[in-house]
Amino acid sequence: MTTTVDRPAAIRRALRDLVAERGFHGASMGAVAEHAGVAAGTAYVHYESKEELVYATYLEVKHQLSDAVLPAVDLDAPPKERFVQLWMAIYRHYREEPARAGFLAQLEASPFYGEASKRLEDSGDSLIEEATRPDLVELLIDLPMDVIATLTLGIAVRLVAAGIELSDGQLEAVAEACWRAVTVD
Amino acid sequence: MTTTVDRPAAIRRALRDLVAERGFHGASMGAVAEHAGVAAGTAYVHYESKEELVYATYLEVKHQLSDAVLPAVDLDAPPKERFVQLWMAIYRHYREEPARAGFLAQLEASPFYGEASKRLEDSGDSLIEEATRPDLVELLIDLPMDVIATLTLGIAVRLVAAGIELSDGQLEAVAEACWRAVTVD
DNA sequence: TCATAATGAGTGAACATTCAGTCAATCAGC
DNA sequence: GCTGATTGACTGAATGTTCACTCATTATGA
Repeated sequence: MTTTVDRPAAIRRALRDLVAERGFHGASMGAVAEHAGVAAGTAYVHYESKEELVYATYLEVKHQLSDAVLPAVDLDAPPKERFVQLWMAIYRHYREEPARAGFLAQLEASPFYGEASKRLEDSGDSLIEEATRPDLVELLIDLPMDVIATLTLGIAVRLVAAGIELSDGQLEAVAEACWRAVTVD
Repeated sequence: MTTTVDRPAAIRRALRDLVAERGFHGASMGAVAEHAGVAAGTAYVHYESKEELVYATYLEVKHQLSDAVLPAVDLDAPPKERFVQLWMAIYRHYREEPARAGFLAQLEASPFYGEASKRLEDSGDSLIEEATRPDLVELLIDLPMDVIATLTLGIAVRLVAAGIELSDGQLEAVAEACWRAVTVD
């Protein structure tokens, strides 16, 4: 059995964990390499620069979210149920992997974000389009999609990143609150 | 007329602007000093370290918010109106000074936040308690105050920090959405 | 006159990045 | 199947730069 390690993945994971724990200024390439158990130069075999590593890590984290969340949503359920399922699945995904939430929250507030979201678009991340659908979208109030996302899914990331702990009941209450925010009856 | 400059204020402002524009890793003390029009050592006359400067800047930005927002809220208005006034005043304050929103959004996602919010508490920032009041609080759903804040006031900071532009009508729609989120009829 | 503010060259540490060289795995010719 | 050449991931010491911070000196204002 060959136990070849996926070093690029180890390096991305090290960056993600260090940024979540210490911030971008505390995640030097030296620290990242050490945390990943590789030599200082190894990251540069796989990534042109620290910035490229940051973008690659962002794409990975976002795709991991999509991969984990989509199967948890019953696409045949009625819109509101589907929304709550989606919101809860996102929250739970991040709660299980808080470093992903911490990394994301910091990157999305940073100047990296512009370029990062451009690359995410190019890479064809599909979470929102696939999980929402016209029957859900037609219930939403008339606001740009990024505002809707800030009012709903963005909340999940930030609650985990802030380390706020919630019971299952409170969780569902927040999911419902987000739904109330973006719909009117 | 003595035109003595408030250099500590110029230094805080320079840090705030540079962090908003380039992130914490792009706001070196050298750049901050240059941006403030002072020598490299001057910041250290007034602040023990970069970290202390960061905290002082955070407190200033938060207090500037309180000072600007409180007079804009009619404390005798009914709860929902008061909430919408508060939300809009916060949004407008940040929109006029986007660097404050950018700085705050990044700091609040960073590892500085724990210590920063501790210091804010010690400094007695009063915005939320003064502007909310029991008659408003009793209408809110039963969730921790930090969750309520994330669902409402946090949205304003992030919309400005993300550079999302909204018409007055859309703005009011977002304020109403936040109110719907944290209340039930 | 004196205390305090401001300066800016200087300091060592830490930074991102480079690169000559090691090594295991794959491949080509026999 | 065996041998030497080729490859590309990996290493870690070295590079030049930038960093946060210091301090002897000078300027300022009361």
